Amino acid sequence: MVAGIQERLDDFVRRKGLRRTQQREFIIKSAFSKDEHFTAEELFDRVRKTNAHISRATVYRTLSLLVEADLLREIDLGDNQTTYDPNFLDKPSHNHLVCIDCGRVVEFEDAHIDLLNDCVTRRLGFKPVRQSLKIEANCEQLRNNGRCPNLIASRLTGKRLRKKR
Amino acid sequence: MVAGIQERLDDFVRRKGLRRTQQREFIIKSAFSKDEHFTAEELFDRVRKTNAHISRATVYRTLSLLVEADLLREIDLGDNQTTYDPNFLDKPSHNHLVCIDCGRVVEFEDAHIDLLNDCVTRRLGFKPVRQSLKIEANCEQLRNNGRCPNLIASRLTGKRLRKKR
DNA sequence: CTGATTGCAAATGCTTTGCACGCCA
DNA sequence: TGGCGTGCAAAGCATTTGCAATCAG
Repeated sequence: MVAGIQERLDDFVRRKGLRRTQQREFIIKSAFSKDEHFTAEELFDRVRKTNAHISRATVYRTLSLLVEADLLREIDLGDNQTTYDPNFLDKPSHNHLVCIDCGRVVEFEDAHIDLLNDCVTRRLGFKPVRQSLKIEANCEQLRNNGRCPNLIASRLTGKRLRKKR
Repeated sequence: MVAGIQERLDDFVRRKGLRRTQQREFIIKSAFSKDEHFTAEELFDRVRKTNAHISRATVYRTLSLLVEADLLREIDLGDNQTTYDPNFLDKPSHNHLVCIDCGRVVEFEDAHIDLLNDCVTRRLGFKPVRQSLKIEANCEQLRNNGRCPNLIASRLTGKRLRKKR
């Protein structure tokens, strides 16, 4: 679990007059136990595997809280459900590339992109708050070799392939 | 209506072995009658106002078709429903800025952004296909003057303010 | 104590689908 | 005529909500 989460959350909870509950603690631990993106349902499953007594509604409610506290970020991967990204604490301004061939999501940072977007935003008369860049792309290797290493990798790891419904 | 749509659509329809129907013609005319973004429900309403005999299902199905034909693009404005953008024919690679204060959506183009994203994508070993940048920002004028011209404008025009649900 | 939190099930809202009928090519 | 397209209502899915019971501070 990334250092500082508990503190930041306690802070948020105190400021908002909220309460520490076992359910919240547990859900938060699960959410930040890996650096993988997840949906509400996926987190619910993950939670259920080790703690059978947390309801789906509480998972949803806690996720909203974490987003509000800016510990978690909602991202849109184009599959008609909200995906949560726990990596913005480590990499505050990364972006996402989605491989059209296999659905694999690649995170990347680029200071130039940030800077440029910032300039464009100000030129338009706005103060930038948040930006999300999603790049959809084909894997070059699949194109050249007829095989997509990501696709193979995702088969091996059994990672869920994102798809439009 | 943007020139070339009918031709491109006819082409698509022919290639796919589909049919020209009154419903499709009508929905397409409605979709491209303004340069405003719209949701499926909004288009349905728009269509219903002038033609009472087109069903919601047909609107949804036709929208999918138009997206597949690359005449319409789906964009995510963060309000948990698909928004359709009819302006990609005119401006093939524009992006969106969403004003946090009033929900107003501003379209903008910037060749530098395109180029940079292209480079980044290739460096990662991918061939870029499509990119969507969404910038969320505050209106500087609201901050400085306590009044947001966009907010006022949107009140005047009665434009729907986008909001999280 | 007392209001925040939870669990459950029902409700919501957008979108898709099954099926019988109708219409384009 | 063959099947693609349509309309309708029902189904699906992710997500939210009302409410009574429970728990944290």
